[in-house]
Amino acid sequence: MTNAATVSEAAAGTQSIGRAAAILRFLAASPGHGTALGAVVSETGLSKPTSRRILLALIAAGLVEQDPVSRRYFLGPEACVLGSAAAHRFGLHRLAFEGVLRLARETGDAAFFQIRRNFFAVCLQREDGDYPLRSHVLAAGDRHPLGVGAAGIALVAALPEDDARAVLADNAEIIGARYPMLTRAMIDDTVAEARAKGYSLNRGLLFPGSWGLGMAVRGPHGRHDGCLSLAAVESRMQPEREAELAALLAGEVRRLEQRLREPIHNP
Amino acid sequence: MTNAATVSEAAAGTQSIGRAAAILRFLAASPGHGTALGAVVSETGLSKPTSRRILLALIAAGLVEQDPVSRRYFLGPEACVLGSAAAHRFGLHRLAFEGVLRLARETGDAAFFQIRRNFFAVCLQREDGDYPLRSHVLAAGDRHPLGVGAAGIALVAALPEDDARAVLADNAEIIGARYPMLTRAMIDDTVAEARAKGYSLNRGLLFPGSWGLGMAVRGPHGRHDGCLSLAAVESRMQPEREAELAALLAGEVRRLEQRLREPIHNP
DNA sequence: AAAGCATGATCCATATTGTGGATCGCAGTC
DNA sequence: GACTGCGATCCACAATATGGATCATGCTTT
Repeated sequence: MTNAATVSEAAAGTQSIGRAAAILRFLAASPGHGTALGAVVSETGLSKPTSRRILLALIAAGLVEQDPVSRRYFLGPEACVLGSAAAHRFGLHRLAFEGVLRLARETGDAAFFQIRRNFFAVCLQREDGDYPLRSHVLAAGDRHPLGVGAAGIALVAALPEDDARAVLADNAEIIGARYPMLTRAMIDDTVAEARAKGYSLNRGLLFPGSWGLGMAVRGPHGRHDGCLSLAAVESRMQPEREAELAALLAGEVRRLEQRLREPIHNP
Repeated sequence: MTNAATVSEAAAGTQSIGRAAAILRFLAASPGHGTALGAVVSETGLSKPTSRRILLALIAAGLVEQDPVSRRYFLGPEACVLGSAAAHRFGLHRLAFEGVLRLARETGDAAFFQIRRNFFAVCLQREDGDYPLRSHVLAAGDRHPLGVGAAGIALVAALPEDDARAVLADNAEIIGARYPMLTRAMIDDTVAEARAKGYSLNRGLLFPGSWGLGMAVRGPHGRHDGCLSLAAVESRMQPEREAELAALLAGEVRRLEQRLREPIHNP
């Protein structure tokens, strides 16, 4: 019972549903040009016929589509509907949407909205600004363990000290395996810095030259933890601009938290 | 075996997935205060233990959440993630989002974005303006057969004549059963009017006093059919204001279609 | 307060359902 | 023209989901 997810949530009942969900997650994380059957097979560890059967079922349900010529699989329109309805409930994303757009426009760099999901941060939205040098380390749908990346750091830093320690301990194994360039000391330092400054700064730890700046959004209920962040090439996050970006980010976070406090989200 | 979940897509393989999808659709269509197990059972026709087992599996997958005290079920955060990724692929909603907001703000009434899904129009987004008299006939997640409501009419009117006839014929049964107040003649008249005017006007056919105005959005590929629409009380859609609203709607539709033509949606 | 009712959670023997090794089919490539 | 990689599909096997019946719980009734 060290960590769940990635190691499966086996257990209860109907497990084709769990498998289907895993496939959907994988499709969601894939870039725009679709996913091949083989990729699904090797990613999920399921057999080829099983993967295909599940995909067919998902297609019948409208949650997945298959391009008739390339034979690649995509998320389908029904997924769009689901997400839209869910977003309604999780008001955060709906409210954050415009803020992310504004951030991308005003800074010219890439802006993100991520939410916490178990021990991971999932990127729900990416918007690009018009500056031609862009970091493509993070895309919509990507999922990194808490503690990794600007958002992962900001989210950890926003937790009570004990919880933060627990989360990082739980994630240590995954991080060690998937991000060998990260040491626990680097993470702890960055978290400490984020606590002090009020925002996290990732100085190219994940990928050299790709810097990130993140600030957590805390809902009134404690849950609904989200994070706004920016990514840019190193030269665009030097101290003077860092301060400027942090101020913009702080402005959006404030606006968001204020709207979250308004009692009437769902008219 | 008369109907399963609105006619069913029975057939292929792994059918727990189809059932799960039906449950998800139902949850998506439910209002904000969650869904009781009993409602799921009676809606889907599944047995109580089966429904519960599927719900448990969906909970394990993060697609559903259960409120521990009320025992009601909601869409979970993972659904949000999925939808966000799918929306990326279906650029339409992403692009439409702001337009719907603007429409709601500028008109003061309720604005909607709907997409065509098989023979149905699904409401992906609803934004309310600040006018205190509002129509709550249509909510996000709702699904009406094509031919019903302002959007359903606009979408049919946007089809080639033959397809439109085919769709209406296919939907006649459902419409007859679920919307007894609608006659085929009324639908045909409204469609004809929409073809002539370039937008549809629903004069309270679904619900007395609740008027709607819709205009289809056609993507460059023919697919991606969406629809922007407005709903208001009857007094707010009299001829002079109707023209004004139609102009606003047309402006947003034009903007949207133009952005759809830009080749680079996914940077 | 106790009985009654409605709704959710759970058991467990049954058979329906999904499983995956092996096979076939189709492109693109050498 | 044979090869290779990948997707689609068969089919005997057994693991899996199924649902009638039962128990648990919270809320209303008199």
